[in-house]
Amino acid sequence: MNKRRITSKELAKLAGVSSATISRAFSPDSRIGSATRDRILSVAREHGYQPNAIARSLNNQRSRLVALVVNAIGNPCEAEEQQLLVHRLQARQLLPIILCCADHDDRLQLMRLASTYQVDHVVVFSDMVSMQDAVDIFHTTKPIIVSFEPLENENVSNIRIDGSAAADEIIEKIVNDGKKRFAYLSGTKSSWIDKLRRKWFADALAKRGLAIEAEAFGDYTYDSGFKEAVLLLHRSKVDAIICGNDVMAIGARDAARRMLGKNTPDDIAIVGQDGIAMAAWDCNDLTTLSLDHVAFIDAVVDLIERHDADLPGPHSITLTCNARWGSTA
Amino acid sequence: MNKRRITSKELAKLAGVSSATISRAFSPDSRIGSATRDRILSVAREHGYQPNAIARSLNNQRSRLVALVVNAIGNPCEAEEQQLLVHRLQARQLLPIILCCADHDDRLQLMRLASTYQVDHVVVFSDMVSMQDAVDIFHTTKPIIVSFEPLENENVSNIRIDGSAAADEIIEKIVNDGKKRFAYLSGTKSSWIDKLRRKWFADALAKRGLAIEAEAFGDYTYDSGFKEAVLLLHRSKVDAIICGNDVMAIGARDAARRMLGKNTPDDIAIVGQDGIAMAAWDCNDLTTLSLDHVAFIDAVVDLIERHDADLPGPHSITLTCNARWGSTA
DNA sequence: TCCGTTTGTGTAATCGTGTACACAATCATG
DNA sequence: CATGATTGTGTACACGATTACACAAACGGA
Repeated sequence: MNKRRITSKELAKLAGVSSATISRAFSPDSRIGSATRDRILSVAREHGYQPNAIARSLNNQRSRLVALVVNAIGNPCEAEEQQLLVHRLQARQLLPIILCCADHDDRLQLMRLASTYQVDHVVVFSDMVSMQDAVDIFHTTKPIIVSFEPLENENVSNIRIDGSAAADEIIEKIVNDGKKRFAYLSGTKSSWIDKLRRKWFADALAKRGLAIEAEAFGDYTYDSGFKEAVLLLHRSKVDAIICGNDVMAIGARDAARRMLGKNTPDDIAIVGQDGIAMAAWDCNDLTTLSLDHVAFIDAVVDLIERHDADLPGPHSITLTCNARWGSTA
Repeated sequence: MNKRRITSKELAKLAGVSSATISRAFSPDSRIGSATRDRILSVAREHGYQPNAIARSLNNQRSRLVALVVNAIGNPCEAEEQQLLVHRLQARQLLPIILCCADHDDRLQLMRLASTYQVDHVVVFSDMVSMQDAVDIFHTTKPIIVSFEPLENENVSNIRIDGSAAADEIIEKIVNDGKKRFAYLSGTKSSWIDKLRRKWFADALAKRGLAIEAEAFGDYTYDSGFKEAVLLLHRSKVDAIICGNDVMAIGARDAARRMLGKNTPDDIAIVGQDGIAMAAWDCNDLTTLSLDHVAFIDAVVDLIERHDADLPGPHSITLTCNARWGSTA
């Protein structure tokens, strides 16, 4: 109970070998007699010995830690991907360290802290940190950086997301349904990914001689979707709202119904983005521009593995989004 | 670009001092000349030097890592608490390592892996690992273990949750509304916390000469709530369903409405548990037995700090739940 | 002026592994 | 049987920081 963790040298004494042999017993491809190994492993089990990963990391120059830079854990718009990625990392004996940007005032300091732990990889989901900052902070330890935002840098691999075709499909349908006046409800004021998403829809509208008439900015939460939709619908007569993510879309839908008595899809069309599981729930049944989460995380893991294998140069993968049809548009 | 991280000895040479002095420059309460410190810090900034946390941890016997054992990241029933805790840990310069149990086949092996990283603390949110296993795996490194489940062990502090009064209030109201036949939809087949929650409601029913008539088991997800509610309502004539968490309650509500045309609260009463933000959304408006997340995480952080201060003995904190009234019961 | 205290710095050991190197023992081969 | 390859193990150092100890310089009080 509460005893100090046993060290390799102590175990060596117990097993009547040198500490080097202990180490070899735990390294799969070492020159060691199988009898010795079995004996050591059994003594180790008996005393609860496990090699100290901190010491091993120091020696190896390989921590097996991965930093995940995210906006928040709670928000479903990222959570499903986080869950998937964590699962895949764990299966590879990599441990994720979560860096939560949303309510941390000094995100750079947070990233610097993580970088002192010599993480092997960094995955940036968050659009609250600039990619350049991430590179500046982590480049000294040479991790891979996986991110949405393309950046010309030999250490940064990225995953491009293309939703233009799906946005076009969605706009096509809404326009065919007779809607003409579109609003865009952004998730953030200045993020790169948000601007990109907005452009997909703006382009699809422009193709049909239409434009985004009204605009609002939330923060990816239900409450902000609700509040901004109310303001939006009071100050302009739009009949379609494209939202920066699904959660805000649900908020906007509720606001339209509750505060203005407008129902989807007849009075107003509402579109989300992300394609989270909740969007498909019976009570929501959202039309949304959706990204295949599994494919996305496959891509991230793929990049990580390429980097682990020391393949040179940054890599880039492009994924395309699909429309998911619900009853809100 | 891509250059190796500079080491304390190298920086020492650049600054014309010994590596010990470098270390002192980065330790707030060291005997060091302020001129020397300033010079070192400036040279350090110039070369991007930061002390290596892995090496420091090895020396210190203190990693500043905290293992969070959770079921899943995505599921909102835990996500809000996780988010809060991560935020609080980061503010204390502690880094969270997430261990996700839900879809990992060998949870014990996962915990053993984390324990080799010499984490300072362990917080067990998950009800998928037995507390005894957690203690066995982590006791050698003497971390605090914070958990729901009380366990007689000098290393385990826990947080007791008492929802009996709130459950009583909720049952009172439902019974007053004329409902008589109750079902309980569990989140898991065998978890400690689930049995406790069930008991709160069972006791409140027993007090009024009633009992749980029908029972089903899901897995804390919307889909399982939906599916199990359908089966439940087909095989028994209950007019109230108490659910193991809010997400399943939303699923059950949707199932009742969509598959059987039964609406809340007139045809059927539905109650959730957790009090997640989504439960209060306009489209859900769930009646739920809710726990104050902030108070809960305050308690966790409190326990962690007591342990950091090396206060002896395990600690125990009890929190009580409240009823949150919505339109589903 | 002299001695005790404080201040600032360097030296060397330590934390717990992994591994290059050395060396003895065993084995294969002619 | 001689020789070279292979196998198994120990010794010693490296990884990059922290820190106990030693010591010189500066300082203060009598």
